[in-house]
Parts: sequence; C-alpha cells; structure tokens
Amino acid sequence: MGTKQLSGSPEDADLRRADSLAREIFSDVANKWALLIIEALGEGTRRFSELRNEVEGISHKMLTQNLRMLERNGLVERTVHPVVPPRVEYTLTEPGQALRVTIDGLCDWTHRYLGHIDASRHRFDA
Amino acid sequence: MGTKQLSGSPEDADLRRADSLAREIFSDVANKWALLIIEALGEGTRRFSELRNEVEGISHKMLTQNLRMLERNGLVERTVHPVVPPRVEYTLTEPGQALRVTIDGLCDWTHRYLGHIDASRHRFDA
DNA sequence: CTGAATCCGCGGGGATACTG
DNA sequence: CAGTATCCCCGCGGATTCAG
Repeated sequence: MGTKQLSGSPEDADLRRADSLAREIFSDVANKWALLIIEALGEGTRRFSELRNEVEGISHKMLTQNLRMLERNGLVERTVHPVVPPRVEYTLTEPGQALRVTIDGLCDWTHRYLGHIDASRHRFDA
Repeated sequence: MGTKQLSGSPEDADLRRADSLAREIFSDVANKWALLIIEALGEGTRRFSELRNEVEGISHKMLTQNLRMLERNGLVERTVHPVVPPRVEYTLTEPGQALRVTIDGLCDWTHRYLGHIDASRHRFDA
C-alpha cells in the first residue's frame, strides 16, 4: 500500500501515522469472515441469527466479534429494537456499501477463474 | 457468495463441489499477507528478498508459505535462474493481474475512508 | 540468496454455560 | 434471540538452523 519514500522529516509523522492506520484497517478488513459478513449484508438488512445462518460455517463468537469490529470501524450500523424477544438488525453504512462493491469484484474474480485455478492446483500437486 | 438454493437433486453435486472450491479459494486469497504480496507484485517482477523488504512485517516463513500457495493456485509464476547465488523471481500471471485490480480497489477504498473510519473508531471507544 | 525443516509459545477460535 | 464470559486446545506463525 504505497505511501512513498519516508525520511526523518518533521511533519512526516502524520504520514506515518496515516500509513499505520491504513495497514490496521487493511488487516481488519482483509479477513475471510469480515468479507463474508459484508457480502451477506449486501443483500440487505439482516438480524444476528440470519447472518449466523447465511454466513456458512461461522461460529457464534466469530460473528459477534467481527460485527463489533465492523461496527467500530463504521462499516456496519447496529440497531436494537426494544422488544421481547430482542431484535437486533445490522445494515451496511455508506462506507460499508462502498467496500461491498470491491468485495463483489473479488467474488466475481473467484468464479471467473475457478476452473483456471482448479487446473493449476492439480498441475502443481504432481 | 451466493450459489442459490440447493436441493438433494441429482447433478447438484458438482454445483456443491464448485461452491466449496470457491470458498476454499476465497479463504486462500482473503488473507492479509496474500493480498499484500500480490499488491507488491503488481509493481512488477520481484525477487524473494525484495518482497521480503517491500511487504513490511512479513516473516521469512509466511512469505515462502504464501508464495507457494499463490503459485499452486496459478496466481504467481516462479522462475529460477540457475546462477550462484540463486536468483528466483516472482511475477503475477494473468489471473493474478486480474485479482490485483480488485485489490487496488480495496486499497483505494481504505485510503478514501481513512478519516471516516478513524473518526468512527474514536466515537465507538466511548 | 532461496528454501525446507524443526521447535515452541501465544492467541485465535470453538464449545459451553449464563444473563437480559 | 442477542450477547458476554470462561475454558481450553490446536495451529498459526516467529525464530532459528541446516542445505543447495
């Protein structure tokens, strides 16, 4: 993630801070579960239990954990309906929607090169 | 990653196989190091040691490990020059280049919403 | 320089139980 | 139903060593 050359300059400090922040965000977002959750939320607002079902294979813990993280970063909005039983809904914010677009690109890529990759794997395992 | 409804149908078998394969690929690719390596290779052919320096913070082990994985999936081509000392170069294949484009999108997204996210975090931590 | 292999600590992440 | 907390194990990943 190319920020240019860095020197010991005076106000390069904030450049470096921005850079480390970028890497931090990148690390948060560039992980399997976060991406799959956002992709699921791309379909529209979802409840906790719905996500649990739609994001196949995710554990209770990972779901809450990633949702908190996404909420903290402002990619997901969490709205609690004060009813019983509790009803909590998650939606993508505008930044979240924007991110979703690029994730869609990733999904498209995956499907486009599925065969390509599968072939390459078999070739490699020999 | 939406493959539609699945039933116990006859030839849905390969649909399910394709799906699990897609998830597998997705898991391979949707990880910090793999993405950063591909991003680095986007600049052009790189040697092992160059990648080691450019992908900041990656360990020797993680680099080789991810390079093997990327090579296996056919995203990266590895060419060995029979000289001493050894010279090994890595380049993106066409699928790798295609993937790089979407990763660039991810990087752009990160920088565009940097401030947005930073603000959201401070709000959340209260 | 590139890379495989080994050792090992720490934390990711699953399972379970418990609140509101 | 949604969320937190606890226990605990397995495996990721760093450091180091050896080979080509």
